[in-house]
Amino acid sequence: MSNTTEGLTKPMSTCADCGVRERAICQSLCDTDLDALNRIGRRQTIERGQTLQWQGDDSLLVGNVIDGVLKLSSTSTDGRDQTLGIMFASDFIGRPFGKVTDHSIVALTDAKICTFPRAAFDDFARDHPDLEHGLLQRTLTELDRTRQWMVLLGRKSATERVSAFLLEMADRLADNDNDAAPLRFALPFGRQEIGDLLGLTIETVSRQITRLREDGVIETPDRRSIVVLDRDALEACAG
Amino acid sequence: MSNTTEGLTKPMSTCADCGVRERAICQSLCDTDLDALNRIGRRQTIERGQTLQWQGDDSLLVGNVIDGVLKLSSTSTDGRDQTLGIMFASDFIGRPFGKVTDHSIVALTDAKICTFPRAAFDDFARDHPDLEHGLLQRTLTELDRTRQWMVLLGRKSATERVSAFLLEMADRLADNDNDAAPLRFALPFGRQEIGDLLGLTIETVSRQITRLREDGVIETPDRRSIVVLDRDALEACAG
DNA sequence: CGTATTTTTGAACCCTGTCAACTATCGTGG
DNA sequence: CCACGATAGTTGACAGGGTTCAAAAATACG
Repeated sequence: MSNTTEGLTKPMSTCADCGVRERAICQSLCDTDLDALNRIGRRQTIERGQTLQWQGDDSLLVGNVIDGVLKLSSTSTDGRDQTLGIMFASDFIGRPFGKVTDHSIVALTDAKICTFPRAAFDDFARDHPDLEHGLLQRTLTELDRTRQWMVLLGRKSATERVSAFLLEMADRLADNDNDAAPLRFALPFGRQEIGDLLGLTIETVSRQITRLREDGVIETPDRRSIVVLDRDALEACAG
Repeated sequence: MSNTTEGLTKPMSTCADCGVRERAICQSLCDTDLDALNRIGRRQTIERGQTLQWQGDDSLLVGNVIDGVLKLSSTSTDGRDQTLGIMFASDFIGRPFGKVTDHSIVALTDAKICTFPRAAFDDFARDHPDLEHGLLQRTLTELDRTRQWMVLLGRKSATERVSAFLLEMADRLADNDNDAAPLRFALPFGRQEIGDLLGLTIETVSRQITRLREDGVIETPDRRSIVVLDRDALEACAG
């Protein structure tokens, strides 16, 4: 169906044309419920580098990532930073059913998100078991992923961490229309951000990437691009 | 009410006398629903050291911890072990709504648990939104806790890790009937298990504990007991 | 009381962090 | 289009915290 109401711009975008309509938690809702949810939310764009939510702040917002990449991060009093997770399109962000969020949410790229006041969302979710079920599924998956990351942080060497990181990014970011072609992707991270993610310093990350390049495992066409030349070798490095 | 059917032992214990009845996810269920849930579950005891679920196995069981302490752990191919979480009485274990569990569940002490076949539990939960809500709350809390632990694994020194660990155990295990009295508790862990939890070797853990004792921050009456003499100092060490 | 297990202690080593300097890249304005 | 400064990334030297390997000490267990 083409959009016949073109020109009649509404204050809030409709869910119908939402890029993540079929993948975000909203997928479980019928049109009526979706409309009701839409009425308590709003779309917003945030710029790269902008902080959506500060660590320790009251949890006032939750929402869906429509486009772009965000990170969750925790900074200790002395300035050490640890990234806790990366959120992509269709992922759910924020802490429902809780007063505070003890991590920051920062945009790594320009991003589009669809946000809801937490209290209103909580109420809505309580009335819609299918939505809560979707949220539970997502939370369980995120917990699985986070636990996997703990193994990396607790037990892996710098080489293993960087290799595992590149492999995960290859899976999540590469547009592998062709299996035979070398994996190529643009990281939404600078070196420091990779370090924060892997629990390493920027220098160590840089050295590991240099070494992988010198060994012919990857290429780095520009600062943020990676081409995986030898996936097997990379997997071997990831342990 | 006293138990008037004493002697008529049923094959399955009732929920009425369950020690975690008010704290586990079952708390949201009315008597009728509780009875229905009870009918698909069973109580079992497991011995210290026993593995309830192996990493990579099909997720066939979920359940509540009634008594004792269990750990979730992940072992990489080369034998390195990382503990992913510690489960106490009233905690929920297992991976509902998913085919596999990619961590092991091991009893650190003799334990009592109340288990359900996963598929049957999943179905039951889908029909009981309040139960799913409780499960969601728990999962969100566990995710918060796990993310906090990531900071420890990614960014903290050995001293900070051991101190933070002892403080958390003090909060979870000490029977502090008296605020002024020094915190005292018995760890359900050996040194190796502490290492697996903190991403350190057994030797490093041992040295850190020795140092804390020499500095007069703690005492170690026996292998597994800890007395916190100077909580402020311990908090300072934890960063 | 002897053996197995756990914990502690010691010494050498090495990976990663730290500090510093250098290089490359990006963006801006002349 | 180039010059310039600002930002990001790389490289080198060095030190230190934690691991590794080895052995002794303490504790648990039969």
